[in-house]
Amino acid sequence: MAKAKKASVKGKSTSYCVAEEAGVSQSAVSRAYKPGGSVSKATREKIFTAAKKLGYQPNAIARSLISKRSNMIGIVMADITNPFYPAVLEMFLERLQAEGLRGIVLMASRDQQVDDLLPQLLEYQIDGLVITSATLSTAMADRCSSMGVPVVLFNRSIPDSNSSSVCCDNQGAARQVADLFVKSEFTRIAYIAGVEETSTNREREEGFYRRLKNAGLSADRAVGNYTYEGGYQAALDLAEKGDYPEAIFCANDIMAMGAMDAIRSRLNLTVPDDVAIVGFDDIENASWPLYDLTTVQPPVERMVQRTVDNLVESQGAEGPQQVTETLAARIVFRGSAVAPG
Amino acid sequence: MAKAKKASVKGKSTSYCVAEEAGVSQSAVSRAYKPGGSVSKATREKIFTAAKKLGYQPNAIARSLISKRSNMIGIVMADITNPFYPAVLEMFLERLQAEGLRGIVLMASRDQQVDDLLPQLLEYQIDGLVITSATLSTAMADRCSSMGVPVVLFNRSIPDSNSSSVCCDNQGAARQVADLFVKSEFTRIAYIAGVEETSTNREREEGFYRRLKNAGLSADRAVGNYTYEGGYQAALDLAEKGDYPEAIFCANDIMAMGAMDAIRSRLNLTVPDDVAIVGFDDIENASWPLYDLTTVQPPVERMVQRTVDNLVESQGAEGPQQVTETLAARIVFRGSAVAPG
DNA sequence: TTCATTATTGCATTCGAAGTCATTTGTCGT
DNA sequence: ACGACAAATGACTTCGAATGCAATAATGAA
Repeated sequence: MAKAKKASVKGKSTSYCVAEEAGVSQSAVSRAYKPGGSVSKATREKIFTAAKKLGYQPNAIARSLISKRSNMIGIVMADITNPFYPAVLEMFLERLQAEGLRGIVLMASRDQQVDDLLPQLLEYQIDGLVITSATLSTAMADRCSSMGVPVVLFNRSIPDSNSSSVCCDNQGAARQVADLFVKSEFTRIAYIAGVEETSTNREREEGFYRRLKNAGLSADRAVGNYTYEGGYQAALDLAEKGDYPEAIFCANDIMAMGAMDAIRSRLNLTVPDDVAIVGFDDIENASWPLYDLTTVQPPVERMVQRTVDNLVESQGAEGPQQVTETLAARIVFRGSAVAPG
Repeated sequence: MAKAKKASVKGKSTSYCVAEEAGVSQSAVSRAYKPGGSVSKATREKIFTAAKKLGYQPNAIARSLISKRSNMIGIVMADITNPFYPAVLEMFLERLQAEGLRGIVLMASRDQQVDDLLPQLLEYQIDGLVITSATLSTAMADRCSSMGVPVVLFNRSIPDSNSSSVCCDNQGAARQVADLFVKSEFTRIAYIAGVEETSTNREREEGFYRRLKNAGLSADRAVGNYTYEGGYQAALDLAEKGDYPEAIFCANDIMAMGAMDAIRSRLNLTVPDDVAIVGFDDIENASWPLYDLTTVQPPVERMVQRTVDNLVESQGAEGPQQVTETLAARIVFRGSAVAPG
């Protein structure tokens, strides 16, 4: 029985169609598309001509089934209101492109959702998983690991979890900010915290306070939950505790902007003369002239690169490659807090 | 020969493994997972128990191959620097979730890239394609159409292209803005344009100028290319043409913010008293107190809904369902331009 | 020219789930 | 208790590309 059929009305032609058109076997077509496949130059030419004529597209689904590699990487995102994350997502998709991988994105609003929705991603036999701005239950991490799906946490770390992680050195960066304040001889200092349970906030807070304490200083504190409104309100809250701080470290840029707006328009103080402000993330609008925000710049490009590298390396490997990488961040000096000396 | 194997080391168990464990056939397992499948309650129970024990996950890749529906929708995005688009992306992913579909996202920086990268998406047998903030060559649109992949353009339209589109009524909205300026009895009016070749800019510009012309007015013009810096510079450029405008309509919010910052900090004018400003998109930070931007709010939620609906409806259908939907937008009044009367 | 290599090629099988079809089991009515 | 009919089940084939293996053609060495 002839297996080959003419191109159907739907226009979806298969490798068999192409094989028939080119007068070769289906195997030849398959090999023609495989780099370094064993085909003569002449047949490869014939095949590509036939393929173009029929508008043939290899079927990635069929290929994935037999080769057991889907070339798809799952990306879990949340908190899209912080422009930092869309920017990160863009970089991920670009890097994945470059590696010949496709990104299949999952947005989760609540952490619980991640666990609920992840199975849907796993059904698609993804070759790896990146988790950003969200957490993964240990149970789920184990499940991924047992399915042979490597997981990399981006910018957060979960001790003992079955996953690698790539972070920026939150503690170190926060220490640099503390140093800056100390050297500037500020004594009334405050911290505006992000969402309290997140590892990023804990690390930034800890690094900051520790270094201040070493210098014999303490700091006021308000919580802004990583949102603009939160930062705005936190800046106002700080006013109720007596003399206003001379310097504020905000756990991210959005809150810093909220705080700055509140300080200028509601408290009628100036930045940086009355209050110095430092943020974290170096998002796009941190450089807008009205904000001109001095902030911590995580090495996002490299973090993304390392994350993708890690996933790619884990592909062939058998055992899980649990690695935690921490990359240094640096302060970008702009107008909202000036370098001392 | 026994086809079933014990769960492999990799932990990936198949429907055969489950079948063996439950003492039924593979067909039964498949049916157990299909809503309304013909299985008795008892066997379904047995199967699910076995499945849980083995950690079985149906393989979506295999299912897609035989059923010819991948349940994946391609989403092409660009211009992620405008926060409008991440917000749109999030909504899309959520709506698709709700329909049991997965989104596979492609970021393109240049328009050309879309044509280059799209074949990679098509290999994955996507069931549909959404194009946002980017354009698709007619050739590519035809190719999708011939492969039976429905395409919906989100917030842009390409006449004669083989695709549906869902837009907001850019012209109508621009007319409303013109009306607002006319009723406010402004006479010195300006328009800050986005990227000139985009359909959004053309429509907004045309609607705005037409209505002004009807009222016997004209308007100054500068180009901001849809960026903050562009808007900032454009606002300064307008100062060189004589008396500064009393009212400016910016083709998007980011430019409006740039313009506002330039007007306040460089030209020392006030908003809205010296200059009224209206933007377009109603992005998150438009409502930040310092901007408090009066702007056009497109019905994004409904646009996304209609786009997804369109794709879903096109699934079963044979012929292409070319539809162009235009949804009305409304002005959100805030402080940067007040309602007349 | 002849045999040993190496480069091409095709056949047949495989991946994992879904669906067709035929068979078996179960339920009722009489 | 028997036939009629519906529900439940399993054997087998299918989707489209990849690949091991065997067969063949091309090349080179002697």
